[in-house]
Amino acid sequence: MLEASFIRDNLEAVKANCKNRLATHAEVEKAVTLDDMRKKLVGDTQTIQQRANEISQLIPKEKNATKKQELIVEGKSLRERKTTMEGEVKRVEADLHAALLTIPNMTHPDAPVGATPADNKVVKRWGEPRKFDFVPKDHVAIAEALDLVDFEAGAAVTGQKFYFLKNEAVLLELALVQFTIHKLVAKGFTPVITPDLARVEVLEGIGFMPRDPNPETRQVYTVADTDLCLIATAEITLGGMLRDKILDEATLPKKYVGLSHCFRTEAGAPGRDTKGLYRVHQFTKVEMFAFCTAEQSEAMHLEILAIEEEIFQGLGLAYHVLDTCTGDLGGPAYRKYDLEAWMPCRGEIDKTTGRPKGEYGEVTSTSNCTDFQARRLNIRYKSAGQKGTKVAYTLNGTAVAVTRAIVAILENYQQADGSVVVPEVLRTWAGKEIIKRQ
RNA sequence: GGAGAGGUGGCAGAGUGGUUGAAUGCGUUAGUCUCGAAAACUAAUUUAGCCGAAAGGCUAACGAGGGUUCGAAUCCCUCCCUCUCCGCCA
Repeated sequence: MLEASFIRDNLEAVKANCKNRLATHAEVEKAVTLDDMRKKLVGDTQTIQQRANEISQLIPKEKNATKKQELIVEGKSLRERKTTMEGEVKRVEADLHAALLTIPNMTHPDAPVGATPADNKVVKRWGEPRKFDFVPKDHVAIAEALDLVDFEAGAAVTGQKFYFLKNEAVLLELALVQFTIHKLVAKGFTPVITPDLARVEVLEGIGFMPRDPNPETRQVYTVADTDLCLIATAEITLGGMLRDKILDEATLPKKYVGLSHCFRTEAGAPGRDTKGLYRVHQFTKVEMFAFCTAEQSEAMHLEILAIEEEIFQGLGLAYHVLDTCTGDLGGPAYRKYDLEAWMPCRGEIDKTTGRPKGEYGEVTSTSNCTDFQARRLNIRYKSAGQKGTKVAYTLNGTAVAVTRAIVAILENYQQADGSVVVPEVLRTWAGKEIIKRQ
């Protein structure tokens, strides 16, 4: 959330930014108008309060009974006016709040301006897409042949796009979790296992819209008869973890690595990636999250990106890094880098060879959200010897989204005989070098 | 889930209707003293909003939200949380 006063002072820049970000429903003008109303009302209310305070101090000193009665009557009428006005203030504040939620964060000046994923800029490539001397199978076929995933049971028990992991897929998940968490702990991140549910206000603070009245576009599952949602990422719970806290600047940056399940309705993506593990309603994810100062945030962002790269280099998976364009940033991100790993069987089939062309598919994403999330969550920091507090900066990044990593591993590490080699870094944790069936 | 106790500033802990944003102690910071330090002494020490160039002023906040009252940390109601005991459970 941006501050109303910031919007007022930077009106044109905010409007231009909303346009770049395709935030067509952003209520920029309305927010400023409502903030003006709020200021006026608050000022008036305070003037009344001031007079009421004076009177209540005069009353016990007043000896004359008639005059005393007059003061009491005046105090009473002031209270009534104040109550009315406070009601108005509340209404205006609620409207202002709603308007502010529609306005996205500002954008890093170097982020590419553009409307579609095609405008994302490739800033780095690592590794070569693997060339196969046989026709590679996609991860669904591999998983089926090796009895690694049961989609049918997932559909029967829960619904479409749910699944059971089985056999070595389970070991792979646990290995990926171990590998990444141990790496992050070694880098000074505090490991956390978070709740898989969170309150609506926390979701909103992070930038989700759990109150979206339209179930066709709502991104998260809500739990009936409560104000809880299933989290779409541990970013929600990790960010919420320090809400309403005032941090000591000397302790920043605070770095956490969180493990959670993620639940996504995938509204707005109907029919896309219907097969397999690529787009599912539930998956396990290891997430990095950092709280820091404004000055530290860009370096922190690059640090998180470097760790994501290190993880995928460790897994031996070719990837490229995208600098996400304005239209694709979403609400809270000031700048966002995505890692897309090479998935040999993603995308179309080549008509002439009959082989899949392969595509890069998103496996991680890291965002610098500046103070956009922390302002709503009321997370601030204080420096020694300085008066007042500043709003903290928050950053997040995927260490590993397990299902997508499994897709990439199965497709990239498959062999002609149908077996799959376990990436070396995972072997200790998975307890195997190869996945095969007799 | 049931019974009881409780939630006040960085911490401890007073305060039960009227200049109490809040005693006192500890802590922290600055100053005095000292060659330096300790001790002692002096002073400062919450956050947010609004106004102001600034100095500063005003308003709000004693778990949260309502209510009573001219006036609430203090009285009433609802909710939340913590602790102890019991129940249930992994």
